[in-house]
Amino acid sequence: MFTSTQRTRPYHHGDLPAAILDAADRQVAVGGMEGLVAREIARTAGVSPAALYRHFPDLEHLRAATSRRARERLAARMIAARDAVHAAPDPGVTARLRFRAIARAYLAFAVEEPGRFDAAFGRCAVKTAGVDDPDAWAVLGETLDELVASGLLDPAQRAAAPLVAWTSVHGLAVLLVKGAQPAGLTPESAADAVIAGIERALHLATSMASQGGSR
Amino acid sequence: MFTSTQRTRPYHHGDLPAAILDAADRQVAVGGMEGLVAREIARTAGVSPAALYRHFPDLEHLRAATSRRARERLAARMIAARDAVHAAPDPGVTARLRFRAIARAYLAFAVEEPGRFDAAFGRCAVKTAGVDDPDAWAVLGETLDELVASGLLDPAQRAAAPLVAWTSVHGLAVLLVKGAQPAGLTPESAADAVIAGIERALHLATSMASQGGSR
DNA sequence: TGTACATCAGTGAACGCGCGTTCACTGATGTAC
DNA sequence: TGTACATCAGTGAACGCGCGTTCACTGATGTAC
Repeated sequence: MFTSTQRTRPYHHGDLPAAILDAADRQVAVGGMEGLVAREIARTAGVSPAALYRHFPDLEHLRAATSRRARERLAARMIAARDAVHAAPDPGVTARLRFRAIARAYLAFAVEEPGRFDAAFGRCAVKTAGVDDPDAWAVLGETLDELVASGLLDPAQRAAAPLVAWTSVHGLAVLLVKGAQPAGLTPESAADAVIAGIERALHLATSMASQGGSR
Repeated sequence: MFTSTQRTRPYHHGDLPAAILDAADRQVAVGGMEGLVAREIARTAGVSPAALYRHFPDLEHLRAATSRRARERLAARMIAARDAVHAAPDPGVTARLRFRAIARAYLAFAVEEPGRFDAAFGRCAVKTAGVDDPDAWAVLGETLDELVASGLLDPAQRAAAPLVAWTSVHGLAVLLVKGAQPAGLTPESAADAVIAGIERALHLATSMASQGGSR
């Protein structure tokens, strides 16, 4: 199991910024971005409301930081799933299983943590400085590079591939979070259908198409 | 141009339910579901806040009705785009162009009316009675049926096809609304890439794959 | 080692605000006779 | 045709609430000498 960031310095009590972010993270986990409320964060962190303003200029910046943290959690989960796939003799098999693993991790995150999923992609009026670490988009890119390296993905398809893959998986995630998948399909079979569709869209070789359909 | 519903009775002034929904619709067009505020709707409709409660039990039901209206607008736009494609001699060509047309209409709606797009799919705590009319999902289904009838879509793919198509298009729509498409891609080229991907995912014949890429 | 002082994280009370909703009411409309 | 009455859409003022944010303050911490 991974946590999204490792702090090198010991957690010496009084690290209020971290406590605030933790409280905010737990809060969006329950109620999505909508459920992020300044006074309640202060309450959870055991601090007066005004203390927040010592570390964040306003709620909008705290929202942005919390959104990023949610995305980083998602990315960490994708990385963990990818790394749980052990290298097979055939690098193509490995690359393909890793691709499927990150797609399923993305969907699992959305379904199991709808509040954080909402926070990860919800509207933010403000941008955080710096970049996500880890970054889900980068994880996808690395996995696609592995597919190219193993010869399964045509380099000519590489440029559009992240778009094709991400839109499908994200679209399905949204559908599943709304609990609105079409009648007669389980989330698992929907995931199978969409992932198979992506592999066809990417022109991956079909020899393994029916393998690894279950988790 | 279509409007989502036709009222048979003359609009005799005092049809407040319709005026409320119109005001709500204009309000979400500006600020998304977040921007839907009871008192402002009353203001826009030229009525006291309490008057709303004569026609809707609470704001949540009004939200649900407004969400549905936004989805119906989307569906109407898809239908208009589909019907603007005139029948070609080859029914397969027609079906394919119509499929592309509804996909592009969906994306155009999201980009041009982000507020209504948000409202269409935003969280609602409550369900409206009855079904969308017109219904975007049904429009997609009809178009896929046309692809099957013309022989372009394998009937065996028909069951999973709406899921594959919708998830991709919706995912891209979300990405475009956030203004977050990957560097170096215009919305149009992103749409081309994703629609081409869907056609490959659906195993449509490739003879026309490079045709109709522009609007 | 001990004192004076600057720094600044956190307090607690209060602010003004706009919200959704309620309530007793008014006044127009339509129907019964 | 005219009057009495029921209905009910809409009024206007008020409610209690929780929100984000502010402000003068307190009190602990760390540094200079």
